Amino acid sequence: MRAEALKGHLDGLLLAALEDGPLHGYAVKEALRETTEGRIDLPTGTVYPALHRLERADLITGSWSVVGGRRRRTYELTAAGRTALSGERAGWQEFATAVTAALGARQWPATT
Amino acid sequence: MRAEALKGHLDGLLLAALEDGPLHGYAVKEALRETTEGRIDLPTGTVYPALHRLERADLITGSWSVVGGRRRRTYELTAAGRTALSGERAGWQEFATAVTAALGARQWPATT
DNA sequence: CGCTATATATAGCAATGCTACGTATGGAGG
DNA sequence: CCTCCATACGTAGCATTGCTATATATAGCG
Repeated sequence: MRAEALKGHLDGLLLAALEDGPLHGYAVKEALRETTEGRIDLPTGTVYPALHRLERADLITGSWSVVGGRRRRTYELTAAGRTALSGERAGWQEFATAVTAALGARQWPATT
Repeated sequence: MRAEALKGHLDGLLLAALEDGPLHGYAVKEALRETTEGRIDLPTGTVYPALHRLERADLITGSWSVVGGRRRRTYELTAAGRTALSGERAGWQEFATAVTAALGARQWPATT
């Protein structure tokens, strides 16, 4: 996967990962890797700053805890975060439609 | 359409626009606007530098002409450009599959 | 004669994700 | 015991990329 491809789409992915319940940063990274079958495997230097940005924007809220001797920051979506997620999804649909049309790639990838 | 969304996908779109035959820069911009029903309407400050970059990379070749008193630079795909286009398409499929899976947007946009 | 569409160009900017590094804990394997 | 790996978080600085703003020039319309 080309690195630059992700630009502008990361926030939506992170928000989506948190939709089904709170997760800490590392778990978000792992969740993303799993739901995409390894295709999106973000470096920690991408994930943590992005989560901080989302928290500053009040799209997620985080809280510290210690589990198994390791400290974690667990995040969950705010109301604004849910709204933003739905906007990101709509934006993605529109973007994907446009790019697909322009690329002339007439087949959508399998939904599996 | 969020501006940053396009990052990393522009080259493929430009190459695709040239697939069915040579076009000059302005025509590429117009073609893209039309095939995407106005969703992708690139500013000239995006199109021309991008075409220059593609030409420097030998993915397209350009030649000057004057039509109706206006000078044009008409571009066409090189063999390397066709290869690159097919790579861009494959990359897009993979990327789109991954993002769709991660976003949990289970519906693909209509192919219309 | 001014406005719009056509046609191209570039300098500088803003945003974004990545690279590379650093800190720390717990458990597995030698 | 000690090393290595996975877990868990963090930041500074960088590279890339497309956009904004601005500039030039011609043709045609009102």
